[in-house]
Amino acid sequence: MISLQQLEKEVKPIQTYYKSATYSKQVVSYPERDIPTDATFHYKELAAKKHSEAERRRRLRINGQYATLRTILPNLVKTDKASVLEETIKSVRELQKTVKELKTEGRDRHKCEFPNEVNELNLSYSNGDGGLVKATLSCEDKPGLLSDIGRALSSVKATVLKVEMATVGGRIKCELLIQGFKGNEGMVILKRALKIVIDKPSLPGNYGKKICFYK
Amino acid sequence: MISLQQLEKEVKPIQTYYKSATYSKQVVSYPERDIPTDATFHYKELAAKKHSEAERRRRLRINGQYATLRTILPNLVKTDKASVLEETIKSVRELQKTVKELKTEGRDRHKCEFPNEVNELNLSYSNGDGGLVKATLSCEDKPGLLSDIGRALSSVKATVLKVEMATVGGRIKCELLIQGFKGNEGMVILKRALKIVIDKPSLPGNYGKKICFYK
DNA sequence: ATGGACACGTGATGC
DNA sequence: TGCATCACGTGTCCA
Repeated sequence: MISLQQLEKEVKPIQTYYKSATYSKQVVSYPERDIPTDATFHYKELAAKKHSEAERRRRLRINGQYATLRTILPNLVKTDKASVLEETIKSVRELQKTVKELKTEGRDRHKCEFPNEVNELNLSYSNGDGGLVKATLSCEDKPGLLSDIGRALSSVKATVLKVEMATVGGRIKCELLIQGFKGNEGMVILKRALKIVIDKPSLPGNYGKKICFYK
Repeated sequence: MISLQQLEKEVKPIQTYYKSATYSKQVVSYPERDIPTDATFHYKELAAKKHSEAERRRRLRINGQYATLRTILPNLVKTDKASVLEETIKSVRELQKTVKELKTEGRDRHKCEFPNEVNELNLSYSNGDGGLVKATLSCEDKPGLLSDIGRALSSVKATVLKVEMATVGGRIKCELLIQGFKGNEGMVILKRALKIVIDKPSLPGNYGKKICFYK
């Protein structure tokens, strides 16, 4: 195989041709991709053509990726290359954040599902409207617990929107979404009542022991 | 305002200068961005410089975004432009899929947390090893339910690994992860025992009614 | 007419 | 050496 450099030396006199403005203009504007058959053909031109075509393939590949990105990106208004990249970056960051949140939310929920080892009682406003209150409590599972909680709630004329409960190892965790308080004094009364409920010792030979599923 | 075309005609003799290889080389390698003050200055060169600098800013913007992508993409081995785009596409698709899965999973979990309106009892092998069995049941909440379930479990010498419970509107949903069966006959016995438990009518003036939180 | 966006060919660099 | 990638300036089209 003969090298391009050697060939270049042999055809050096012709260099003036392909360095001329005419040739350059021709190649730059509308490159002839067919192999020329006349006497002006030489191997350096072939190398340049190979080079430009390789570059063209590279551009094609990259532009293909841009096209792909344009299809998979939602909310893409400007299809500009820079805009595509910008929107891509925004999307990736947003998605990463969302995934992180959803995963930790799942983990938190999972964590939240297990009762605390020590008795726990928390009341907090869930959000502003309607006086919604979220109550979270952990205590030993024992007979009459649910009815005691129910009585505590009705003592403040509260309505329960949602209840979630989990029992593990003889202990219980309960989340209540409550509404209908008459002012803040209701919360105080409810808190005292619930506190008594969860701290009330279970009877000897207690029910809680009996329903402990774990050996 | 004088047009660039007109200016070009006036300074045509100088075209040979900025089209020369020397100038071209100089500009390509280390372009002088300061406005030249000598006699070689002319407006077409200014226009070309403006154009090239605008193009340079565009490249800079795009390359900056590539750099950003390189920083936020995990598992990026080749920092190649095409590779960056490829990895980006893969990441976006993967993240979108993950988000979708996590959201539907959350929805499914949420659905699963609410007790069924009709009594329900399902036993299924959770996975192959250790004879793990998942039991799902929905029934009316009533006094002694948990202890009844506990007794049913101990009757087949089963150990509970995990319990999840939800109570809504006086009904209860319970998921048990159980192990320790002696063969399949244990499952049959357990299923019968649980069936009796969940179908057992609550006593008159029942406990279940009392603990119904909803008005 | 002016700036933005794009494709192109080319020289340079690294493996 | 050849091959791939990159930055650059330029010509061209469009709003």
